[in-house]
Amino acid sequence: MIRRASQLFLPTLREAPADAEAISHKLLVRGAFIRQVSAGVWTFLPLGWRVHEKVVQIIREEMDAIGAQEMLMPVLTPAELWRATGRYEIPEVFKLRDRNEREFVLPMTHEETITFHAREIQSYRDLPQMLYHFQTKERDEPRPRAGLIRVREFIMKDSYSYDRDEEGLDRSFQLHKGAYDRIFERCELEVYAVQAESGMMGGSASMDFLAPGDGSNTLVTCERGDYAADLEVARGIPRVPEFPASLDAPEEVATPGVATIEAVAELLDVDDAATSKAMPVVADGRVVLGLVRGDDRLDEVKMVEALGEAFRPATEDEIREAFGADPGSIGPVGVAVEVVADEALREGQFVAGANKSGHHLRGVQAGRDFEARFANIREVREGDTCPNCGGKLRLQAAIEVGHIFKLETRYTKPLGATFLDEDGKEKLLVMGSYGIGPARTMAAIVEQHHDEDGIRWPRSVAPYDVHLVVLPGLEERADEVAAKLDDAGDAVLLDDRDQRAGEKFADADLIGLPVRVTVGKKTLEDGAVDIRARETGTEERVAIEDLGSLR
RNA sequence: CGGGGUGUAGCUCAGUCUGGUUAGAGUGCUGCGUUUGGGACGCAGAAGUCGCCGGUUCGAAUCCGGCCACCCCGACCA
Repeated sequence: MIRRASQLFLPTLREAPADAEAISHKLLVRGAFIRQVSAGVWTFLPLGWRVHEKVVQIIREEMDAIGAQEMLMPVLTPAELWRATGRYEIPEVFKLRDRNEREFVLPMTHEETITFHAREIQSYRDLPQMLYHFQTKERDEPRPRAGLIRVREFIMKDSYSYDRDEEGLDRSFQLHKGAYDRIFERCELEVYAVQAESGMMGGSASMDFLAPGDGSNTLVTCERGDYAADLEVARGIPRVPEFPASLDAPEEVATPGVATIEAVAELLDVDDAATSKAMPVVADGRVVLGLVRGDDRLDEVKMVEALGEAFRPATEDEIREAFGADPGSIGPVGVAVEVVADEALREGQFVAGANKSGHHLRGVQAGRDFEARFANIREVREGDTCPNCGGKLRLQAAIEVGHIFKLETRYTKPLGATFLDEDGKEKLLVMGSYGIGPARTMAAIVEQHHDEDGIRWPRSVAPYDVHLVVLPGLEERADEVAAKLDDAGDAVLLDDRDQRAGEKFADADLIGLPVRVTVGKKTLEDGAVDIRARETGTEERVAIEDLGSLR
């Protein structure tokens, strides 16, 4: 196909909008791929929609390849389905009423609706089933940001599997994992599949697909490539502290006015990694002491996991009541509250608060001086060592481009989706759900494929194959070149606008098609064109008569 | 929801503190001419309810009050 730029709605911008921060946000807006309508609500302009649909088609092909069936479910959803699964109360759910006050949901995923249909599955003979659709999702996001990375409305490919049992679910899960790997590979996106939190989806296990880039997740990877995890569940091995000489029993030392770890470590002349930090919290009305090493931070997500429930920091009054001391002087020794200690504190003797204002204890040892439940509650830090190989761990921002869940019977139970198994017994369908965001994928690709001049689209998702730049007076030769490329099957963007060469080249760099062909006055002399690769900037001269597909 | 910031031409911004001709610049846009392989130049021109509502004042983009929108940080979250 041949598309003339002079007839396209292609309002490229010389400058990025003032409020853009992320690179993908700036370049996609400048290149006329997208425009913002409202906070977190975006229009795909013609060029951007072509990219989106390229990504969609790749996803579609890989989903079909694992035997999934495409369908389409509505956005408007009766609230009763969401009430049944208990998700109606989630604050991020968009809710509305019709003229008769009937309640509806604009869903963020379609578990309820698909399971409504799955009730038509009657027999084990009809299993397994894998169904998917591409549909608009709504999310009352508290803080949209960064262009396409965090939005309130977006199109998602979500698929759902139903199996007889755990084994079948595992098979469906692995099929999706494989399909996702192939999808991101075809998009030339560097992605790490990591174990993740299931959040509001529920279920037993989930895997996140994180693409390094300006996103809201933090990816932890080992320099040797054998470990990758989301920061919220990552395990790292902290450095070994320099312990002072061991003591037979804790020894109280006066630390007047000293409340921070740095100050304690300096006053007592010990490694801050040989101290402990007490983080008193209140969960379900009771005080619990979270204990991490002095140089570590308490990871709130892991703490919730360890406690099995949400918590909040204790107030100063609650601290004084439970520990009988000021917040800067509390510790695990001789207290009545439950102590949840980080694994890093299992071995060795540490400095801890004495539960006596202005005093600390040296030589405090877990098991001997206090009892604690050990858990992984520290936040992984840059420079920790890898739990697999001892290599250095690295932290980087990443975009979550896909997330797959083993939901088990989380939705089939409340919605009563059952089947009759071979043994004649009625059983609950075992379910999985698998999401991927084409727009986020698109943004992540830009994060990973760009330079100072603009985007460098991978061939697989580029909106057109060839950017054909025509310089004045060469219109007919350009038409000839375009026709030739079109015959060879390439999609051609023909820049026939009445602009200067410099502007056309700058726009070509910004828009970022993989190949640029220039028809200029030199062509009149030798009948050849310049072919330039966007990725490498290398240029070669090829006679028009020798031109074939440049894909 | 808490903290901070910004709303003036399509875009990027000055002007607001210290109220006072007809509200400005760059870029973009229109026309004419010269140019034409990396965002050219000249001339002429179009374009703004100064976010909205109210108040103070002889007079408000500017001061006061309220509201709205957008951005950033945090909380939350995929």
